[in-house]
Amino acid sequence: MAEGYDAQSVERKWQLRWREEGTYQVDNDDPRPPFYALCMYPYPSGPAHQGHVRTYTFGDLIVRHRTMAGHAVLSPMGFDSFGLPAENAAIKTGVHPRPFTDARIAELKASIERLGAMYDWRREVRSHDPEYIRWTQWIFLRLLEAGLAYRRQAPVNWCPGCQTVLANEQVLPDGTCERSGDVVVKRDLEQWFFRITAYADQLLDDLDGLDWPERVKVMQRNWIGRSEGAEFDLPVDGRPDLAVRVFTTRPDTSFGMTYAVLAPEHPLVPDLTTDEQRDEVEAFVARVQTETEVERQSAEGPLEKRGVFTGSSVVNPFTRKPVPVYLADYVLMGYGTGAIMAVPGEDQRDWDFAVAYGLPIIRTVQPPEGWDGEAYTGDGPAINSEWLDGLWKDDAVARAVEWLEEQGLGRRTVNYRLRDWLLSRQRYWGCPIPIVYCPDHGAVPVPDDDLPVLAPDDVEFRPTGESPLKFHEGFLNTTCPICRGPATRETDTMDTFVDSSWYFLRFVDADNHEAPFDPAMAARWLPVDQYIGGIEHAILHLMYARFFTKALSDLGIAPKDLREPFARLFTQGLIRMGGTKMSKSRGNLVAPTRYFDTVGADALRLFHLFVGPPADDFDWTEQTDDVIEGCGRFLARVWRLATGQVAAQPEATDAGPDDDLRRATHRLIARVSDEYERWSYNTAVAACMEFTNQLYKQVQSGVTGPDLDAAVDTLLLLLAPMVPHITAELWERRHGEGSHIHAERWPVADPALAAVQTETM
RNA sequence: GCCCGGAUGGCGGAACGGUAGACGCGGAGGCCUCAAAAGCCUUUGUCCGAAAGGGCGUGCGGGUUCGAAUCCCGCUCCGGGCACCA
Repeated sequence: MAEGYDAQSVERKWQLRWREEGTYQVDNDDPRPPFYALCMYPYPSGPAHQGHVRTYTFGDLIVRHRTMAGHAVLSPMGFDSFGLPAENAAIKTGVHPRPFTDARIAELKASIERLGAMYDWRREVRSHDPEYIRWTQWIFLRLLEAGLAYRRQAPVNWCPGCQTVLANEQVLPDGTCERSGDVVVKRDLEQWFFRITAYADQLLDDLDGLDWPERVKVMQRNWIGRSEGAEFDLPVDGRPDLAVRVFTTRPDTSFGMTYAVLAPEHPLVPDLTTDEQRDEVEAFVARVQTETEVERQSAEGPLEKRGVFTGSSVVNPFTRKPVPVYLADYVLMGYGTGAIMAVPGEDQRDWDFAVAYGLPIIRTVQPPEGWDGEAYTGDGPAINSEWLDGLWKDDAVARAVEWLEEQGLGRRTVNYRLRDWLLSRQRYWGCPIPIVYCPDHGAVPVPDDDLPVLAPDDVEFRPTGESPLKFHEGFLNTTCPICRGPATRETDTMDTFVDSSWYFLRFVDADNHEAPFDPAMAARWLPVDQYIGGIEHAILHLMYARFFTKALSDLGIAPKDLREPFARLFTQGLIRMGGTKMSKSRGNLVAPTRYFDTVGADALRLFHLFVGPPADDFDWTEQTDDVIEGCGRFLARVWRLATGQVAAQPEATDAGPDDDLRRATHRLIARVSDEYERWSYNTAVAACMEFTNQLYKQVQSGVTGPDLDAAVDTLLLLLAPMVPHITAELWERRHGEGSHIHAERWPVADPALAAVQTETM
């Protein structure tokens, strides 16, 4: 009786062998051309889920394929092991985040190994390792020295119930705290920032050179939000000492400014408020302050309630006429100058406000024939604008800016939506910010020799969620590095996005105790040739990592010419179930383990490759299990074919050398190789299935011999990166003990044989 | 509101201007078996037809082309991102 395909024993055997032999360990002095393949390192939340399986299947396929193509492939893995869930679990159960996290890591690692995904575990990085903390803090201090980290007052999300600050993602869409349900308010606290805005232009411009999905680039461009315009002063009527500076992208429409608006938080508000208006203004400002960010952003109430007149006027420098000054909640202090000139003729929001408050509307751009709308934002000749009349938009903008500069009133400026990165978190389970506060010397950096600053383990987690570091006397009290006098430590920790902004650099030199990494090693491996991860990181993680790479390059820590971390990015689609994203928090996970235990890891991998285009979302339905079983059936067919268990039909006659078979084999090589390059894995699988069906027919009709053997071997080679265990076992059975399919070279198609024969009609 | 995607059999999806529906799932029939499972084979867009064969078909309406799922214009619906950014 011939031996059937036993996925469990085959997979166990090869996983053990690969680990023992260190098959996918790669040294930094490997002579082969380097290739850096990287999957976004995961937050350890327990055993792998289908999203992990999908990512690591793609990643492992790349690693094995590039290795067969002759590259030294750097394939590291680590864990983004700081973060809230571990701390919330600690508050709930009393288990310290460290053992909790270490246990989750062990579970995740075990299931990654059962998938057969190969990594050089010697390079493993964990965010919460003291050595990694040390270098994260070291980098923070270098950024601080360079002026790229700084401290200032900033409004933060404050939960009155928990008496603590919340991260944005802890605030629910309705503006309440995810834990206590209290309404979150804004509070000003001293916070640490990274000056990412210093790189706004580079972050925008360098997107052009990246081989990234266009939609990710678009999201980043929108997030940076560069807009060109002008800033100029509006002198306050009757107050020669005061002026309001405004930003506009449409200086060409300035003759149509019929009022001005300030953000309620604008510092000039008290100066501009007249006594008659003071009560009304103060009531308005107080109300806006108590509003949550969400309420303010989503306010849809009548405009009459969203603004207030200050009593003052400013002079429109273009017309030299005074216009009234209002406050409105929709003008934001954080963008531009916190004050705008209002031009209702060419801005719909200004139009609505003008109508609500009975303010005049003057068109300064001629709308097209038959225009029956309100504000007209399109192009056209300027009107009612004295010396701008007749000029179209671009010329009018240029002329208006020129005039402002000639008159010394203003200048051309560029504004960004991008804000500096607030990195302070009032949390325990994160990388401590290495700063000491001295009564005499202020905020003093912890000296490099004293790094890492580690949070103590003997802390008490409070049900409120307040950071236990604030109450740990041993941690809190220290001495000033400058005067040796008594001082207190910074108790805030860093946003976990700081950890993930440089881990890909640590991987190249993870054992370095003298520096975060050797720039020469970074120069050898980086940029990452293929980065793989979820679309949910399209903005923040990828933007922050790009910023860190540029900053570290400028500081000489990373190679000078390393301006981008990830040359090529692939973002996979998400897995939906019942219409929503499959996730732990939604409780609709389908655990991979049950497939490992039945059809095997190879069949599950094949399913994820076959189900559809890798970039597309897919729905996990009742039909999915059948498809996965179908993938297992295909592998069993391959097994029978490659072990000689397919029988010739009784009436078949033995055939000689087969030219058609050789041609089909080379066409398959050409097709599958191309599909690997194009990430068209679903059709690559289909091609292999089709070929297998053909070979069955050949064998059943009596074909044997070297052409058939070559065809089967080729099929195994092409399948090897997708289904590594079964192909390794079959290869060894066909070629003898000690032969390794994953050490074989990727087959190359003979163009003469692969060419499709065509007839001219 | 603005900016991206997408829409093809019962289902997931193929087809980078040239035979629409590869491959798989599901369905139907057959072989093997005492029987079942597994496996193997055939078949499966839709309508008319016993068959041969023919008509119709890629969200809707136009257009370009010898030829359009594919390119262009105008819609509809679905998904995603950004949303008072001056």
